[in-house]
Amino acid sequence: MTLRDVAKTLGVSHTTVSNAYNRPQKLSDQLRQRILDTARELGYPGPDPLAAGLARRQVGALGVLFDEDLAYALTDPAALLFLQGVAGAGRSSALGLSLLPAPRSDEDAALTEEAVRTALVDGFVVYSVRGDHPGLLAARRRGIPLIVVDEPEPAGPGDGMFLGVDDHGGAYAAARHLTGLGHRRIGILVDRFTPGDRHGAAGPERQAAASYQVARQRLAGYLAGLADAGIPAGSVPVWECGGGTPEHAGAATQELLADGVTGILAMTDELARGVLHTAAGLRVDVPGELSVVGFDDIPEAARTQPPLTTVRQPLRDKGVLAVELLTRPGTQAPPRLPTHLIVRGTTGPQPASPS
Amino acid sequence: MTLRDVAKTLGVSHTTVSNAYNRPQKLSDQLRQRILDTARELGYPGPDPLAAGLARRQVGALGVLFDEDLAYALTDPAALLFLQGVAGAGRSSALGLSLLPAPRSDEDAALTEEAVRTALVDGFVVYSVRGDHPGLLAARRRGIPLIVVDEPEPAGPGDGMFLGVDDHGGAYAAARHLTGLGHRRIGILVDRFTPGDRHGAAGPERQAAASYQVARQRLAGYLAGLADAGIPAGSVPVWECGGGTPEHAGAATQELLADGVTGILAMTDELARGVLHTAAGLRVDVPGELSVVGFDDIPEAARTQPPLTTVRQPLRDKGVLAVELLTRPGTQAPPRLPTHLIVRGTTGPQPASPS
DNA sequence: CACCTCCAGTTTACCGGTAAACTCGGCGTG
DNA sequence: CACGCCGAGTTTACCGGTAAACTGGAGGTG
Repeated sequence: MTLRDVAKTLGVSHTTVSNAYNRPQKLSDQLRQRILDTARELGYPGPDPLAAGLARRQVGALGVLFDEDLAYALTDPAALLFLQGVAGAGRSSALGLSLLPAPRSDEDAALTEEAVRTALVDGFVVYSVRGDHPGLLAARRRGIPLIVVDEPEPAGPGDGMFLGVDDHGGAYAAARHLTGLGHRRIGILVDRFTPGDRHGAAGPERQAAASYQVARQRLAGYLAGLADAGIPAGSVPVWECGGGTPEHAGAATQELLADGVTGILAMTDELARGVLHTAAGLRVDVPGELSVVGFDDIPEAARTQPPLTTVRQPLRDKGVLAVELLTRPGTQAPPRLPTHLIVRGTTGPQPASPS
Repeated sequence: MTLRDVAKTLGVSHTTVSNAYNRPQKLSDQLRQRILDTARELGYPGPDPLAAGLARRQVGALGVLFDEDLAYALTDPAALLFLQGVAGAGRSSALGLSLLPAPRSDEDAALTEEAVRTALVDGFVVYSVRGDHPGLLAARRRGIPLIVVDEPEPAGPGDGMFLGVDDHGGAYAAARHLTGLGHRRIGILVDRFTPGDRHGAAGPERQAAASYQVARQRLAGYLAGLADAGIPAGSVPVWECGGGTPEHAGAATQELLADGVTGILAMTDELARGVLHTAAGLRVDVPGELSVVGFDDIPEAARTQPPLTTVRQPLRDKGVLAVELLTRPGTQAPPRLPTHLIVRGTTGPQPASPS
């Protein structure tokens, strides 16, 4: 049952049937109704989107690529919020969203490439993936509009558009906030520097090996802030928390506390939540004995006990903007979106005497 | 730059180029390599997925339809878990996922229909939408494989496959659990009976008007369990909590407590979380003064304080199974998947003297 | 040595639409 | 009354592939 069958039944040209669906004003209402009715009787489901897309050279959908396995990405509040922005923006243009599987293991890389190569989309939104992500490379090869969000920053003009936030500035502000409160011994919690679930103390060589740019930027911002307060980068304990779930942050927190830390700069709110949870378990008072700063300002951050001091970035807006950049030709990407320190209840003055 | 251009450049037939990409064994490795190399030099991005899909009559993607606005669905833990299952199952078959916008308002219904009509997918997964959802109707018209999860149950054989869980049985078990502990005055919390954010006490007529089948089933299960313990349905306070966020559950909880209730059956874990939060704020001891049972067993349920007694349903498996049913022809849909009462820390014996 | 088989490609026939250019009768206008 | 224009359809030319059937030469077989 195709468009031409319907046309034949009615004795009109197939174009007229096509117009009945897509351009009502190109034929009389009467004929149009007759066509639509016959189509229904015949069980014709309407123009095949695939064929229409081919002829029209566009499909009305965007592909979204995550660094992680999809199931994992959907548990990350920040990624989710971003996705909500994308969905909201796409909605107003009746754009579909194709979530693309991302590689967990190396064997899966082939699957990802395949999926990206064959994805039926008009453009790609690449959300915070590492630079050598197989999906990213495959997406670039597609030669369709592409916007990279957060990282990796494009190396050349052929790499597509870019949208990022001021990670460095936000981290810097967070660090200055703590030093301004008198803290001198401050630890840094990182979700991950490289793919994988590695966790433990991360010395300078490990820090230098970081392949995730956002992690690099935030770390650099923290260290710059501390350095400006006279705290040398080499003396700052940095812990990597394999993957960044709150659970992983617990162990690191204990080590840092044992190390005499009075402030913790957590690179994500999820990590900060883990810190708070662990501190509560250890009966360490926040912010009396320990100050904590997160990053992202996910909705949950306002609901922790006490509410989390954090660095806000416009997660949802980032999603909206990414879609606009992708779909409205000529739109200019702004410089990095601003971040803001949001002071809530988890930061306070340096305790009088070292714990 | 098309497949034929590449073929012309090399002096081979276009089919051979196509084979170089899709059926390596149909030509010599040498020629294949030569083709792939030239293609790269020419900047040919590989076979157009749209054209390939048209010729092959399949696209390698599934559409997922939610009842709510997409952004909203992504905040619902149960929906998310289901989606993770779908994503995981799709992943192994290199299936893309198309999230389809759903209507928030009536004006958006047209958008939804359009999106569903033009979605480039091989099948639809319809997750718990009301029976007259415009997207559902549009999806059925597409004439491609379709599976409805949770609701609405198909009325006829042309309505596609169905996958549900034993909501009634789970709810019944939850009610019996409370009555078994001696509770007599028990309130029921419902997320919603009909689309919209209505909240407040829901009398019999409102209950009868419920358009969401899952809500109906669970309510019926609760009431049956209570009835079997000699508690007449008419005497049970039922509250609707517009949309089902934990916040909305708070007000209802206060009313129920004032009403002398010692047990609350919450239709979702999200609602139960709201109850616990409110009870804590009111310094009502759980389970000493108030027992609470949730439904779904989202991961968060095990982490509440105290851990939530709830009814488990296999959310993630439901997603996996839905995809399998859709993609493996001949697979038989099981009867409703089982639910299990998981007793944790929020339920205890009826307090000795009425509060 | 004639014949069958198999490999490596080629020919041909779609897949199901969209869009630009063209036709044709009726109507308002100078 | 001739002319240009407009609305309502039609003609024609793609869109960019895939797959089944076919060809021709090399190698194996009896």
